[in-house]
Amino acid sequence: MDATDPFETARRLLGAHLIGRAVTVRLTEVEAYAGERDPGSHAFRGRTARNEVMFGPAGHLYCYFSYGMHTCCNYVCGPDGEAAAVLLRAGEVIDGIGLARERRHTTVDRSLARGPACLTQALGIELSDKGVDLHATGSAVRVEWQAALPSDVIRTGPRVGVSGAGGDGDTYPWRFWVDGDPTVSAYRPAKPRRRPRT
DNA sequence: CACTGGATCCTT
DNA sequence: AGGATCCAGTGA
Repeated sequence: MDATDPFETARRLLGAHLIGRAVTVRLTEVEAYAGERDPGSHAFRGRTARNEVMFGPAGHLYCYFSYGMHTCCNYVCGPDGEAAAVLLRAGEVIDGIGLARERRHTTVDRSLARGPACLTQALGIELSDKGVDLHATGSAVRVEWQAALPSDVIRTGPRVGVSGAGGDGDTYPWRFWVDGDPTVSAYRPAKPRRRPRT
């Protein structure tokens, strides 16, 4: 499909299948990142070695390492040359659940892929998977589109953990999730950069 | 080169 | 509320 617009792509990714290393999830929560004009995006300050994949063609995987221990991943959107992407935040494990439990060291099934770093770990995705083509048959990580979800089951809200440059917090409703789904991650407000003086 | 902060998660 | 823990961006 045409993955030019990160917002439309985010909606289409809900319900789609993300296939990792012997584990598959049905995506239930994502966030859109608009690229160089978006203060919350890794591409806000332009092209670098790390975010180069975001500037490439749509349908590739952008992953990054965070907080010393976590890897998260994104679906890169187009057009080629623009750094839009969709952060894959949560999903329901629909295949390989035993392996997912081992990787996550938990038996709470709703939490196996609840949160972007958990999702990545459950699927066995590594930082070195950055750049793989998510629609090529031989790739270690793939996306299979499903029927678009009706708009009335898609809810939107502010993004998690993103502190916008224009002030305190991110006010754009660029987070999308499946209404009522137990695998959607808990909302946490962005941490302020500096401790606010009370 | 050194310094700093992060699209998080888990435990207290 | 805080700690784990390392990569990448920034500035000298």
